[in-house]
Amino acid sequence: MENQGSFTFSKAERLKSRKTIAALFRSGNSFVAYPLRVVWSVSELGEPGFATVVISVPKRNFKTAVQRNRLKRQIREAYRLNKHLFYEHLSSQGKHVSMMISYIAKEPESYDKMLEGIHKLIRKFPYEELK
RNA sequence: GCCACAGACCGCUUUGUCGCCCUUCGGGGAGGAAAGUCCGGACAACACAGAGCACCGUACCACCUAACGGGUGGAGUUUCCGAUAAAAUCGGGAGCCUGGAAAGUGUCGCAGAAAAUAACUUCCUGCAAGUUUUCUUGCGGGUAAAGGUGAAAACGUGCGGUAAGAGCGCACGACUGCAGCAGGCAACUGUUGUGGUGGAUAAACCCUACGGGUUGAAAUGCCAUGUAUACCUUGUUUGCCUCAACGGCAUUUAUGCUGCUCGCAUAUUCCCUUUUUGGGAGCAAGGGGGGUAGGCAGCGUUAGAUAAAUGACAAAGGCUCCGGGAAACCGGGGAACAAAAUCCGGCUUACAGGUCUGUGGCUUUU
Repeated sequence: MENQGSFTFSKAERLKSRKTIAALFRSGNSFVAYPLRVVWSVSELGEPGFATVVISVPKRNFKTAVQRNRLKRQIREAYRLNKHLFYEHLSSQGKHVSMMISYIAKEPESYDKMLEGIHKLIRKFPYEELK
């Protein structure tokens, strides 16, 4: 976890546990930063000041795997290049966050819209609730 | 050079910035369909005396193949085109779930008398009555030649024959069962003899032949985590030290630790009846069910992930479309179908644009 300050996005920062994801759906907090929707909760297990993230695109709106893969990769790039702004807030609170980012638009949007969504996400995140 | 058809192949390239997965630290990293999951295998687990029934699948022949419902070639059949005035015939293209309707059962709309043991109108005829040569009516019989209906009407044409008719008989022809001969590995074709004339439908039931144990990577094995246990099975033995209890030692059985041996660990306890046998509770192990639910192998092979890597952004070049221009060129736009999840052989479906080969046609030049 020594490179988390830079623009990497390795396995350690991906949310992989089925159990945690199920718990997110059951009791997570959520808000919308169009075209994205975020479900999150505080995690006691992870390293403080960082986050584990899963990105999803619903099959209902995008039928082919090629479309979904491209959207997921664009969201991932936008998050990867801007997550250091997010981490600044998290380390000031000393918490670790599990988070799911879903793409809720019906049509594929441009990469600029995704960037906008990620910035909105980081701005709107309710950091005061971490306490 | 252009167009059409058939077959094979390719599936934009390079650079920069920031990143991802695997790695033996050298390096490697989506497709022709990776797709649909429709067939066939490899492989794995479980099951398995033999035979029959049921169920499912396949269905002209030969070859290829690990195998196939796949491929190649051939046979049969239907249909279209060309040659010809037409038929026969010949050549070419396309289609065919292509075993059996002569084992049996069922079904066949409308029309038609009747759709499978055919008689409505005709035609011929017997009897009776009326009437009177030959007609009419009624009750019977014969007749599939004619009419009309239909997708289909009980082999076709001609002659004989007859009361009228009929494969009833004969000639020629069509189809077909059986037998022989010739050609072919075979399906089958040709031909001779002999028997027959039977509607369609098997994508209705059915019959025949051949094949099939079930499941399918969410299989399966292992490690970790970890718990209240219904129910079932097996084991819970014997002796010594000691007054006794506690405790200890040996032995036996079950299970685990490495497949075996040794060794070690856990349970080898209590109550009732008592001559013995036995019964009950507890404990241990296994089965079973519930709970927990992360990883490794499977998945090595020039990708090997596991909420799932193989990318994002930008620039240039090539391709192509639109507009402008005599041209060089300038400006703007577009780039398909679609992404591994154990592997392999096929099939099917989707696909912008391009390359090559062959065949046919048109045109230009020499």
